Order: sequence, then C-alpha cells, then structure tokens
Amino acid sequence: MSLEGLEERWGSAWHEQGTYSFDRTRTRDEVYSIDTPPPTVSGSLHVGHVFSYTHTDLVARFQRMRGKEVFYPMGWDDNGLPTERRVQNYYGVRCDPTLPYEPGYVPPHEGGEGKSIKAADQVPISRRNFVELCERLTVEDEQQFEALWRRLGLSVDWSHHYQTIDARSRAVAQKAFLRNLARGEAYQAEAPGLWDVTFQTAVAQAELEPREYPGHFHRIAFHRPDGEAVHVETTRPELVPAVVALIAHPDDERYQHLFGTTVRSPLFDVEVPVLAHPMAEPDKGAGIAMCCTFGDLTDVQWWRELQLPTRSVLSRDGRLVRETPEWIDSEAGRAHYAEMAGKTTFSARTAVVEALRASGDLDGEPTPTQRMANFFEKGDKPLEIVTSRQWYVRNGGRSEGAGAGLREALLGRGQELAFHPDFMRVRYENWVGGLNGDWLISRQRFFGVSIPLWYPVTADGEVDHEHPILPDEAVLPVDPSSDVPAGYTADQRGEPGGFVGEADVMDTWATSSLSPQIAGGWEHDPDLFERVFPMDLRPQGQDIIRTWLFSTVVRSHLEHGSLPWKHAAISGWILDPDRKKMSKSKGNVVTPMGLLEDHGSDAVRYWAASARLGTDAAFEVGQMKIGRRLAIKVLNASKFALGFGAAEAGTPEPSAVVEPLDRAMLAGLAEVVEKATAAYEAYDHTRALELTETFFWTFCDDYLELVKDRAYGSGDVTPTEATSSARAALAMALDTLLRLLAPVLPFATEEVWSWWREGSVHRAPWPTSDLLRQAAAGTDSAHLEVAGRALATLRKVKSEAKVSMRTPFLRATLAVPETRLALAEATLADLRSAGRAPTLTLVDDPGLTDAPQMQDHELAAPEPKG
RNA sequence: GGGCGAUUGGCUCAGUGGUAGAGCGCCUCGUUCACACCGAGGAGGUCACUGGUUCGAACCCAGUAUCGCCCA
Repeated sequence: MSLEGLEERWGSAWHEQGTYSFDRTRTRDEVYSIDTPPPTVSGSLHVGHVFSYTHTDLVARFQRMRGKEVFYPMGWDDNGLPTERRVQNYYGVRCDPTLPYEPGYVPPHEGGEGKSIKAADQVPISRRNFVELCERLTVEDEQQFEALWRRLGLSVDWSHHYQTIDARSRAVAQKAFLRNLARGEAYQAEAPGLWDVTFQTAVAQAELEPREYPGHFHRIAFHRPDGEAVHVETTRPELVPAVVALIAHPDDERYQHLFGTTVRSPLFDVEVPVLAHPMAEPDKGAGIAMCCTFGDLTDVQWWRELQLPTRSVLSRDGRLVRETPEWIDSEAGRAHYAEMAGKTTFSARTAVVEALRASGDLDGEPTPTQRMANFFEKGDKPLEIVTSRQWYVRNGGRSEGAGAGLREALLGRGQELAFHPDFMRVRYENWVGGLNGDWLISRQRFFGVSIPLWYPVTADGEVDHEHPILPDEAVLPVDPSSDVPAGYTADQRGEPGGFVGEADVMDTWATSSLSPQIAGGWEHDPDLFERVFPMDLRPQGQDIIRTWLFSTVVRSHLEHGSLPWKHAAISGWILDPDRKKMSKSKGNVVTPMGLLEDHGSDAVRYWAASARLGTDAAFEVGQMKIGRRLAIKVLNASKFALGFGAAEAGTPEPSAVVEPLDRAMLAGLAEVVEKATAAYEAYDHTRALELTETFFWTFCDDYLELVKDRAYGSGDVTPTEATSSARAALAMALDTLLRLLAPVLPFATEEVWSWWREGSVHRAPWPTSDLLRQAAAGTDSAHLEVAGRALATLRKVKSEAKVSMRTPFLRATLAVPETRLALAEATLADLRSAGRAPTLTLVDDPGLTDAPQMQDHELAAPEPKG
C-alpha cells in the first residue's frame, strides 16, 4: 500500500462532494465558527503557515465530527505595504498620486523580483493604476496559497472567502470607522507621532520594534547667565536648535542648584529652563538631558507633562526645515541654522558638530555608543517624531472622553477570553496595561482602505478639518480621492467653497481587526452573521497578540459590546535545529509545498499535530517520517484487518465479541476514546494524538498478532464464535481508530474508510465509548497488556536464539507474576498460536513482579536457508 | 528593571506526590506469510543546580544558573 496520489484523489473528491461546505441553515448553537487568520498573500509561504494552520484544521475536523456545523472560511490579507513593495519590484512601478489614471496601462516589467529594478528606475503611475496592479498580483499570490492549503488538506469551505481589500471588506472597515466616529471613539488630532521617513508614513505603537542602533555621545556645553558651562551628552546634536529644556532627576544632587534657572543653548543662543523630572536617568551620560521637539518618546512625555513649547525642526522627509525657525533670533544663531537647513539629519549632525567644535562648545570628541532606537518593523531607519494631523481610534491607551474606563474594560475582556495555552493571556495584559496612547490608524499609503470622509474648503481656500463631510453608510465603500460627497460636484474638488478628500488610508489592522465581521457578513448578510458571531475560535501566532488579537477585541467591544470569539488558540514558533527562529534572512526556510511533496501531507500534519499550542517546535524532518510511517501503517493494518472478512460482517455487533482478549482490547480503546475526546475538547490535540497513536501501535504489534490466526478461522466453513468475536472486535476497533485519527491523517483515513464504509470519514460522527464498553462487558483491559508482555517474552527468546519469529517452540513453560496468571490464562489459546508454541503452559511465580520469564523451552531446529 | 515559558537518555519530546517513559538515532537479529517507507529484541538518564516541605519530589515551595520570548 502506498500514500502516493492520495492528496490529489481525496482533495478533488472533497471539493466535488462539498464535504466541508457550511450548511447555513444551522443555528448558532449548532455552529462552530472559526476566525481564520488571513495570510498576507504577498509574503512568502513558509513552514510556520503549514504548522499553525494545521492546528486550526485539527480543531475544525474534530468539531465537525462532534456534530457541529463548522464555519471555516479563508481570507487573504492583501491590504498594505507588503503588497505595495512587491508590486513595485514585480512590475517596476511606483505610485504617484498626483498623476492621472491611464486606462489599459501596461507595466514596464512583469515578474521581476527584488533587486532587478532599482527604485530610481521605477516608473511613476497613478494611484488607481497602482491599485489595479496590486489587485492583479494578489490574485496570483492567492492561487499559490490556495493550492498549498488544499494540498495540506485544510477543511476550509472555499466558497466563503474574502480579501481584506475587497469591496465588502472596505465597506465593513469604513462603516465600523464611521460608527466609531459617531460614538466619539474615533477622533483626529494634531499630535506628535512616530514617522518613518523612508516610507513617508505614520506608524502606530504596535508596529514599533526597538533595536540597537550605533551612534555617538557628544558632550555639549550650555551656558548659565554667569558663563558657567552645563554639559549634556546627546546622540542627536542636530536637534540642539530644537531644544526646549534641560532635564535632570529631581533627586540628583549635582543639579539641585540649577533647577528653576535658565541656560542658553550653544550656537543658537536660545534660552531654556532647567527642570526636574523623574524620567531623567542620573547614571546615563551626564545625568542631565537635552529635551527637544522631538528626539524620542521621552521628549514627548516631558513636553506633555511639563507643558514645554513646541520647536520642531524636522520635516516629514527626514530633513531639517528650510526656513529658519523664529525662536532663533540672534544673528549668529540664524547664520548657524542656515548652514544646516534642508539637510538630512545625518548631514545636519556633521554641520552642527563642526560648528560646536569651532565654537569650543564640544567637550572632547564624540564617543561611540549603542543606543536603543525605535524602528518601524519593516523599516531600516530609526523613526522620527513629527507633529501632524492624524486619525485615532480609542483603545484604552488614553482615558479621557470615550476612553474613560476602556482600558479596564478591555482587560476584563482578556479575562473573559479562553486562551490556549492559558499563560498567553499575560501577553495581552502586559500590552493593554502598557499602552500609552490611542491607536493611530492613519497611514500615508496607497493600497489600503480609505478613511471615508472629505473636508470642506472655505471661501478663502482653507481646508476646514474640524467639520469633516461624512458619507451615508449606504454608499460605502467610498474613495474620497475620486468619489464626490453628497451635495457637491466633481469640479468643486480643491476649490474655495468646495471640498477635498481625505488622502490617507487606514492601518491594515483597522481592517483585519474586523475579520469576524467581514467573514461573518456583518450588516451585509445578517442571517449569516447571527449564526456565526460571536465566533468560537481565533487561531493565531503569539507574535500578533498585541496587534491582531488585541485590535479585534477592541473593535468587537466597541461595536458589539462583546468578545469577538470565545477561544484563542495560540501557536508557537518554528525553530530551526539550532533553536533559532526560522527566517528568510538566515536562509533556513524550507518551501512548504516541497515538504508536502517529499513527505506527504499526512506526515507533515502529523509533525504539526505533535506540537502543543503555544510551544515552539523544532523543524524536524524526522517527526514527519514518523508521521509517514504511521499513515502507511494505517493503510496496511487496515488492509490486513479487513482481509479477515471483518467488513463483510456488516455493522459490528457488540454481542458477538465474546473472547477475553477481544473484550480487553475494546475496553482499552474505550478509555482512549474518552481521554482523547476530553483532550480535544481542552484544545490539547497533542495529547489526543499521543493516546491514539500509542494504542494504535499496541493494536498492530500485539493485538493483531495475537488474534490473526483466530480471525482467519478455518477456511470456508461457518465461522466459529471465537472467529466471529475477533472479526467483530477488529471491525469495531478499526472503525473507531480511523475516526480518532481522521483529524491528523485525513488522507490515509479517508482512503481506508472508502474501502468499506459509506460517505466521508470526515463527516462521520466522532466515536464514543458506549458500544465499545458494551462489547467489552466489563472485561479488564489488562488482558491485552499481559498477553502482549507474554508474547514479547516468547519473541525475546527467539530473538536471542537468533532464529526466525516463525520458528515453533517444541515445548515452553512461561512463568508470569502470580497476580497476572488468571489474566494470561484467559488468552492462552491466542498466545499459543501467535507464539507458535502449541504446548505453551503458564505457571505462576510469586517472585516475579512485572515481566514474565521463560522457565523452560525447546525451539525447533531452524529451517535450512535456501 | 518587571514578567512569562523552558531546562528529563545522542536528538525531539511526554510525564503536576508513589519503583524514570515514548519515538528517532544506535547495537543485535529476523523477514518472499498486511507492512523494507518492515518486524523483533537490546543498550542508554543521579530528570540544570542548591536548599526546603513530605513517609516519599522530575512533579510542591524558596533561591541560583542557562536559553527563548513579552513588556519597560
């Protein structure tokens, strides 16, 4: 028997027969709904996908067999920066929103990947053309993912799928935003925020990544009115023109006499106060810090808490503003600023350091240091902080207005949610507890969901941001850059008395945080929505608890006043053999389709199923080989068992099982069924698999060997009661084992099921222990274990004698522990035939505690080799 | 700096108070009888460390070390 071709055969059979299609006539209590993670289609496929999506499929298949109607849709996350970058490289274009749309546009390249097309060589195209190319490319990416998922055997209903950029998703995201706005949960603010100068976009707290960044400490002199120097150490001397205060720790002895006085900045000669604040770190640098607009997030905190002035010198392109700021009023100061105006921070730093050196305000030479800087997770330059008008959604990070009590409420939702494993809840709690601002959702990108509003332009041509023009929910989705708000005409765009569209799009999380609403048909298909929402399960990786999980909880809490789901199943990382997280940059990524082809889908699923939720797992080909062996064993053992005529007996009749060994085996299986069911219900698929697998190997190695002669019977005469017993027990056991293994090995179990059963094993009911217990009739499952050990002892004798297992014993006396003798005696006939020991006798030995021992034996002469 | 998780045979991992387990790998042997993508047998561990609780600790408690991650 072979596993070859099972994936193709059953994959298409399930597709044609609609095995996994969702019956939407079922009511909420009959449904198990899953908020499947929409993969980022432009990202690469990797084994981590296969790993975690298998975990979800195990749950889906178990619940389906338990009788639930499983709502298991798939989405694609195509919205956002990764797609934009891929389109730029693939087609050799970049977006310039000022250009007009060009119908029938043909991009300069097709299929180019990465380095071949430099940024400077990318052709600028209109936003609409750019978005069209994004859509074209993601279709291709989706096909690759779908092919992988089908090959892996995910029991997804492919008729329910969505893209986070499709019209329905856009409408949902915009509608949810407008509802947030109406309730005061969304607001715009002119505020300092993190800004990526490379991508020219604002970045939210959740997208930050602190990294080490090399720099230099510069020891710089400020001057007291009497001329005394006060030295600070800074890694960002180019921000000296933006200084608003010097700040030291309130308990710092060295600076007590300075608090409340002022100093003047070097070069620019601006007067600033010396203030005390506990965030100043006495043992860092000189212990007194230069607070600027804004060098880092601490500056922002000082600015807010100490009500400092705003003196911004950085513009959004990462250069110093070209006009000399008005707070620099000395002639020399203005001349110094002119030297750095318009330069990048890097060049401006060089200029300032030169000037400081010349003026004597640089004490010593800059010393190298490593500092922690905030980066956009996808960027490679430290983030700057710039002040701009952006939209926010309340998430408990600030407590005023509609944010009052929100943090506590969201922490409460975390308590309400069943995390698997439970300890993952602390990730959520740490994050919610540590938020220090609301959720910034504005992004200055192109391929995203538009923020759905316009602003009036006053008669004198000023944009009035305070009174946005909102669309009616019925017309969503809208694109404010091309659609015209009600009551206006297209030619009023940008004109006095007219309107302008909001140019920004929403953060991708602002859409994907609504995946339960999008997949469930919120407000679009209310009949479906009430059957699936709130959902049962959110499966996802531990790395996006702070982003995806949290933001989904926020949106559901605000819109529905409930959790979006009852359970969150958190998968761990895949580690390479050196215990490092697998990543593309390390070159240790294996293509998942190749894995499935090399080892078979059941084998790869087995590997994934062997890892518990929340636990990092090693990428281990060995584990896949074990899975493959198990799948093949299922085929072969089934063929063997069915070959005795087990299938011809029709529905197995529990009363036909009369032999102690058969009853004992079924008693053991009943226990496995009960424990495995409980394990699956507790989201512990690993335990369920381990129990089932262990039993299955005992079934093959011991039970099948012990029972095979009896099951064969004596040819064509009517089977004896003992033979019927064996056949009935085999049929019951096989039927049960196939169903227990079906979630992990969907292909091999379905293949065997098709040999002798109607329909799909994946729609068969999950086994219960009732009939098994009835057949076991209270028999002790230890009969099988005792007989197995006795058989092992007979095998050991042959193994040590280096003879074939088929070599008969001329005589044999086996000593078994006294307490086990009765159990063993009951299976003596089976032992005699399996051990080829027709005259085997059993004696008790009070000295033995565990393993039986051969007391006396004689083996037949080995057959001559020929 | 705070927190979470991990530490068990060469490897990957089970095992939440009662005489250390599995699979892989290794060694020995066998096999046209369901399975060579095989079967049988065997060797191999003072459960990271130090204390404590207990009749009894891999397991509970306190602390230490190392690794990974989250937050600051």
